[in-house]
Amino acid sequence: MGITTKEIAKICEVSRTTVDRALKGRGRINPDTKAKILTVARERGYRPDLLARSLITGKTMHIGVVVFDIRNYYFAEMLNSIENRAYEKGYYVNINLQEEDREKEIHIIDSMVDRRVDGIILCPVNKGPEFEKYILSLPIPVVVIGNFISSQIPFIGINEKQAAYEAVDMLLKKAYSRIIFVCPPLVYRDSKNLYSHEQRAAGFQERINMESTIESVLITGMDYINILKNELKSAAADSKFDTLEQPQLSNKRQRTAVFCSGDIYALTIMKHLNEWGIRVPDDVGIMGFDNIHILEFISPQLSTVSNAVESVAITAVDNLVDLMNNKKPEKIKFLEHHIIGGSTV
Amino acid sequence: MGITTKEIAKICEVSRTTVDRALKGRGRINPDTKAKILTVARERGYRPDLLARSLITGKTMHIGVVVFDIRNYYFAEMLNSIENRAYEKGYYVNINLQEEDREKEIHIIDSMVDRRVDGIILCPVNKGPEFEKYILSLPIPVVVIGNFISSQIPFIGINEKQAAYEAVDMLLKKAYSRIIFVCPPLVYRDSKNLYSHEQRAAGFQERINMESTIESVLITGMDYINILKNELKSAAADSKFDTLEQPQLSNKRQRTAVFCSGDIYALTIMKHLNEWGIRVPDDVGIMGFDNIHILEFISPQLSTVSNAVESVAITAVDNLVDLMNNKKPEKIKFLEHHIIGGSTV
DNA sequence: TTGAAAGCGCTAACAG
DNA sequence: CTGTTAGCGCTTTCAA
Repeated sequence: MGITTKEIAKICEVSRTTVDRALKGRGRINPDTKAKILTVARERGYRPDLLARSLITGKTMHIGVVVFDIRNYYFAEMLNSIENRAYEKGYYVNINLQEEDREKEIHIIDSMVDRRVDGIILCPVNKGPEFEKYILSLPIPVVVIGNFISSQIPFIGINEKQAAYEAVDMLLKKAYSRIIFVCPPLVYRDSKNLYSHEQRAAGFQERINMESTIESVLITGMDYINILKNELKSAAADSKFDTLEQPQLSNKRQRTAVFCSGDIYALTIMKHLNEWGIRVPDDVGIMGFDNIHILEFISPQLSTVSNAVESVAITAVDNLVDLMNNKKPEKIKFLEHHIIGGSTV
Repeated sequence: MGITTKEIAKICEVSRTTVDRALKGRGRINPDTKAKILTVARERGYRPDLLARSLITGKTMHIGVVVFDIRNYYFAEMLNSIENRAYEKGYYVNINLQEEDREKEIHIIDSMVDRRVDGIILCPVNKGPEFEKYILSLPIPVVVIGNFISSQIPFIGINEKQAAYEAVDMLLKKAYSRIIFVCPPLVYRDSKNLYSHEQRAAGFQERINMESTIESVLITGMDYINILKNELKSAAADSKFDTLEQPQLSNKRQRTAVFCSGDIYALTIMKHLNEWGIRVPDDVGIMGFDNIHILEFISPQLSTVSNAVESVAITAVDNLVDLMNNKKPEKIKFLEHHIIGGSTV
């Protein structure tokens, strides 16, 4: 491509070592030769070959990011913040999408190692002790976001279970008497890392179990829209009936809220509710999880749980850089979550 | 890190060339030695150092992607599709966000060249002959998306002007008699590459100019919401008046449509319209541009223009790979756009 | 203040 | 079928 230190050395009639010293500005060097070298370098547009440098230093200043896909707004925001932070710290990012494919995830990680990234930020689809062993065997540090693997591998996230618990608590305070929890098919929990959704489901369950009078439903599956439809039709009817006949009681009897393990579920459901003529929050309350940015365009304003994406991203980069420099940050870092009021419950 | 070919060679008591042959599976080699080498390689977990390989081959199999930011859904979708396509073709992607910062853009491109990416996909914020010269001087190919630079630099996109023209045409067919075009501050057109928005504005203008009875307004600025508010208040009043008093004429007189140079503008405006009590499309029509995925969650369904993000991404990768292999694709490639009906006009 | 030499891990041309 | 040699562009002792 361009000119090399070797050629500059030849032109200036000095050794490559001297050229290096001039370029780096360190070590003793005659000001005149230095000036000459720098002039030649500038004139000829010298640019260091970072590949060659990395081969020696053992550092590429690249971090790899592996996530599901970035049409998923949560990951788009995550990647955006990761890139910003990494850039600030002098690192570049390699992105690969594993698309919830376990094999592909391994292949990508291996290839990142081969490409000599200095560390990896991973939202894993794999799980279990074997995968844990695999990650621990890698020659570079990995920090995990989103889905937990093991306490041996640094994890950054929020306390999902606690957050879900609090969300349900809030719904109960709002006098909902029937709570439907919607999340992805947990039947795949053995073959996919569904940690975050499992935790949310657990938080929901834990809080629900404390109540004896609250009816609860767990919908977990591809067909959640249809299942929900059946669940809700009666509820809406009841609610409307109440409103007409016994307005005082309408807030007490059979008020249903749908709590979704992810804003996208909530939005999809809201769209259908709209089609079905079920009003939010009058007929049924709805609550999401993640607080993705697109909510700002949706009305009514979705009640949700803030997932601290940006802080997770920043902390992930910071902790990874620490690890790459042999500092040991905390293994598990829970960042603050917040319940976002909204107007759908 | 792991074991090297040199060490394998020593263990197997052969030369590194032989090890290479075994590993690559090419060239004549004794099946036994080959088997032995492969066994050792597997046992010791040999992995090639791609850095070292790249240093020799001159190819890193990486492509750089430079866009504004990926909280912008258009770019998130673009990057997603670029990564998918690149991965299919055996390339990896380096992502950098230039955040509409002209200096940063140059710095990023320079650094990508230093890092020896094989080519770059760029949505430029810079423009003009100097920048064109800079891009052409790079030792690697660049393909441009979104904002045009010059006919010398490969560009992939849709015919924005034509698409805007058709969109306005459609609005006119729907009997709108007043069309407001909203786009980002074109006052920055000298310091920023606003090509796509300028083209859309031009298409709008061209079609409008063909009509003598159509009123048109161009709103371009940060404060577009307030400006629009004033423009619309009267319109809504008129329209409502019509509906009440002269229903037959309501489709004819002063029907206003807001055509936005980007779906995000349209969504932001819709949100405000909602707050102002102005109904869409009854009181005012609204049309976006881009057809970003989040529209699927918005109701009413936004009328918009499909921007062919995925095909642009795919074509960009394909053309870049062609360029890297010294094939010369077309300099300018317009992909098909579509007007998406929706229910907001 | 400067330079020689060695080497990062791999590839490739050529010779045997 | 196998090995030798040279080198990618840079960094880093160590010696002068």
